[in-house]
Amino acid sequence: MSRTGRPREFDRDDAIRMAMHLFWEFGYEAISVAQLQKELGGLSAASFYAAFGSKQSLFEEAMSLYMATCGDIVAPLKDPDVSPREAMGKTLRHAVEVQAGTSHPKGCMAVLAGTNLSAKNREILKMVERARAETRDAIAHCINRAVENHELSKKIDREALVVLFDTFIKGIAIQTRDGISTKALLSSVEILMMTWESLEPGRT
Amino acid sequence: MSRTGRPREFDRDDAIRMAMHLFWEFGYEAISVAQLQKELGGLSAASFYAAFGSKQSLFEEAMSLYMATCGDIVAPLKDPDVSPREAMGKTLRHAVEVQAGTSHPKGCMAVLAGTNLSAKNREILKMVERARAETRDAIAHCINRAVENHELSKKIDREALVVLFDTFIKGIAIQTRDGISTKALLSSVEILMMTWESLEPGRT
DNA sequence: ACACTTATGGAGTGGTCGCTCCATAAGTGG
DNA sequence: CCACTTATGGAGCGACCACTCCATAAGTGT
Repeated sequence: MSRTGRPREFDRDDAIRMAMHLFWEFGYEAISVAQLQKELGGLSAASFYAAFGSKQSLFEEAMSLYMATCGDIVAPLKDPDVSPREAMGKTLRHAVEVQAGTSHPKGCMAVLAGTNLSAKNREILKMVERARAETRDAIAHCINRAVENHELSKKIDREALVVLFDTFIKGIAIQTRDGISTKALLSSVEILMMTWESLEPGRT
Repeated sequence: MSRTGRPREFDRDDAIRMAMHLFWEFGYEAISVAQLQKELGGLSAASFYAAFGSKQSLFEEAMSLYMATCGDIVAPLKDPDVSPREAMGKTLRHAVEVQAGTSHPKGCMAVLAGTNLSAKNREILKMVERARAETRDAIAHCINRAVENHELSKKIDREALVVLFDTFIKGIAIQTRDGISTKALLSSVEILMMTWESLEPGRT
């Protein structure tokens, strides 16, 4: 059954992609609905609200798109066919490459888009916190797998190791914003991954 | 010579300290002048602008206060009487303890207060970027000193090591906001500092 | 041709934004 | 007591905030 009613004059998915970029670059509150209307193709306010409901629910859709695309750098961590160590290295390098990429704003949307929120936008805060927790959980899953597979010593402090990698990943967002080069970040990833080797069984 | 004119009815320094906390917690744009007036002791708009000039210059003073107090965690890095390795460990642990502290908002003001800015507030962006650069420069100074003192191998990629520690430090801000415990963060610092040992001369 | 559904442009909502003006208050030195 | 200086409360500025209303346009099925 085909849709009835007057057809929409813009591509809704394209608009969400553009909105994602704007929220990503400026953050939720710093980009106004008027600017969104303009950048999304010169929509009228009526069209905007008919299509997306509210600024908040547009953000929700943009955040979902982000997690489904750029946010999937943690995918290797959950892939049982990749060794935990290789998965972690891959994810860290991916994180650098995606966040330093030039086809979109720098940094991680989950870290940057909902940082400065006034009290009325608690819902947005919850959304980005949930997104950041996904990364943390994926890292924890990877570390657990490594210990269970005897690829990391049983003596290690799992939580500390998770926090180490997670903290580094989240710091990348700030670093790419500050202009730190992809090359330097990738080199620092290599040093960080040496830590993994030093925690392999029978090393200490 | 004593000041003339009607005396101010509030303590300007106290007010700046409170403003620092508010900017730190919510970010520059998310805290309004009306809220600042209220929290700074119920000032009228006239009093606010007479005392501070503008929202932007109040932020500037708050940022200076932050750098002079909480931001001085990098002090050990510049202290020639502390070994580079000890200085780095100290700074990392300090960073965790300060940012997870309970007498003020969580995280690092330089990372968190100027993240989501609309185009008109470029000046604020520059201020926080400058503050973040100070940390990076202090780390670089420490690493250089370590290499020159033969406390780190000459073969290391200095820039990569600087970026490693700097990225971790900046990630702490996000982690404390997400409720990661001081204990877990301190443990991850210990693992990170093991990296330093592995790069000491004659280790590879 | 007609009802039905959905999208659109334009005008306008109350509220908040950072900031200013002005008369008055409360201190100082002569 | 009187100038002089600075601070204060209150009223109000234009601009923007997210959002809504409504008449009309542009498709559908019958």
